[in-house]
Amino acid sequence: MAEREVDRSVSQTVKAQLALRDQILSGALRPGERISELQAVETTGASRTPVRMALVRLEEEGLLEAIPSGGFMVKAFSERDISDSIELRGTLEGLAARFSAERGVSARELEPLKECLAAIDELLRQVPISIEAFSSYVTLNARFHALLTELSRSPPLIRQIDRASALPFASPSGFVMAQSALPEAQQILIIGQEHHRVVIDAIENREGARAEAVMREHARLAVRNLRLALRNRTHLDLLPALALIKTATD
Amino acid sequence: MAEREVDRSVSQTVKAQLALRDQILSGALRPGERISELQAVETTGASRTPVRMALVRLEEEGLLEAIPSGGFMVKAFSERDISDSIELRGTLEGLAARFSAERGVSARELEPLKECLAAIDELLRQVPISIEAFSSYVTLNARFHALLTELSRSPPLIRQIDRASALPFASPSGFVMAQSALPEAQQILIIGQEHHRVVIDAIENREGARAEAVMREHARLAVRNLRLALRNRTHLDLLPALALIKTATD
DNA sequence: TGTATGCGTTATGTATACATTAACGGAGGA
DNA sequence: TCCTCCGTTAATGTATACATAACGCATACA
Repeated sequence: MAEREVDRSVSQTVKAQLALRDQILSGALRPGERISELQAVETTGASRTPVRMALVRLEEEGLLEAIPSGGFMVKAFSERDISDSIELRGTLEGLAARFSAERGVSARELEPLKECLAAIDELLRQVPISIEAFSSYVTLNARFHALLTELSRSPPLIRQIDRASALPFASPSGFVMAQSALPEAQQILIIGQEHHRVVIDAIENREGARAEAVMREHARLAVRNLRLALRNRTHLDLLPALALIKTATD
Repeated sequence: MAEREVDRSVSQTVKAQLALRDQILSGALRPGERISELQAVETTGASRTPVRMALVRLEEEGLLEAIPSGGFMVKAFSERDISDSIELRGTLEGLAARFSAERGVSARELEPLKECLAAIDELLRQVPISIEAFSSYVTLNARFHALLTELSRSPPLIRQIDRASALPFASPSGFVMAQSALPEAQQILIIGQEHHRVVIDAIENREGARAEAVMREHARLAVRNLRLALRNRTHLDLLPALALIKTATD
């Protein structure tokens, strides 16, 4: 193995996977572009075997696409693909909310959710909201959704939601940052927060159908969000994930 | 590479993946059991690299679980995991049906669905249904569901449904065979067929909500189906996929 | 007798060499 | 001038050698 510098703190496979995902999401690799294994070996510092394992994982994750003749390319998504992914995720989260409501959740379990809610409320009190506050919002929102998913106590469902969330743009909060300068942004955040509140309420009162419905609506809000973001491309640099959208739709 | 016998008609990776999946689903490898790479190399005939790629894919597919200290083991599922998976799939198929209805589908596209329907009708005319007819039913039913999924024209959704279907027991028809000798079986098949009919009708009339609702109901029928199968374990040999259920729940 | 430690074996993680196939380019003919 | 075919090249698919870490067993000590 000789003189190669090896970082033994994490496995080479994980290192390669993270590095490659970063390259894809940052736009360093453009959609449709073929990923060269040798190039990946050089940029990630791992050897071909772990790189290949990382490529397989990223394919399963949906970021890459296998080329029939061999190798992988960065997957390209249409606007429709993305809005469908958002709705898909909303549907799954709706099911999770329903499960939580129907199966019962203790007050103690809802506590962290409510803390999240309060923290977001605090952020939204700023008008207009700062870019730093936006960044915190995205983190808190992601945390809220993750906690909500966990509440369902359904490993298969949690797993599937995680997979659906792997595509970064499928995240309801994913596009918010792209429009921080827009007046509609604040409104959308406030409405989203109301959705969060209603979901908690519905789960507390064991209203499964209501919990599910509001999560779906929440996703539709995110789709509106997406449309807004696409109509205001000037802020695109704020959301590198958008790099995955087919250039044809630009 | 010497004297190893190599079948070049398919890639070694695919060959290994199919062989290993077969071993898992047939119950040759028991849930919770660690999969030895060397052993897999011997049973599949591929070398370690393709075997490892196959293992990674099967892990992403949900059939295997990574062991923190290294390697993989066959995943074990509880009864709850399985019924959740069925409901999950039903929810996704419900969304697909909704998309199909809302986005419009031509009569020509519905043709193959209707043919499937008619073929199943023909099978169900037998009372009691034979084991061969059951087998045909399973195939036709899987085809119907696949066609229905395709109608949504939503690649992300289709992809997700495929992933959800990878777990064989998540298939609505998966448990039917386990109870071919039960009188309830025929009834369940007939009700399921009615669901199929209603979905087509709803899509034709662009009733998205109705199409979605009936697919969900269809999944709940499959859950009932599962309960029935679990209460009649004598027919388990007919459905090796059930081998994935944790022995603890036996 | 039970527990702890150390060594040996075995399996996985990693790297690289080899084989094969697909793609690209050049040359020759129509 | 364009098309086709062949050869070269570069990439992926496959196999295996090597390194490392984990597990188990045996032995010794408490």
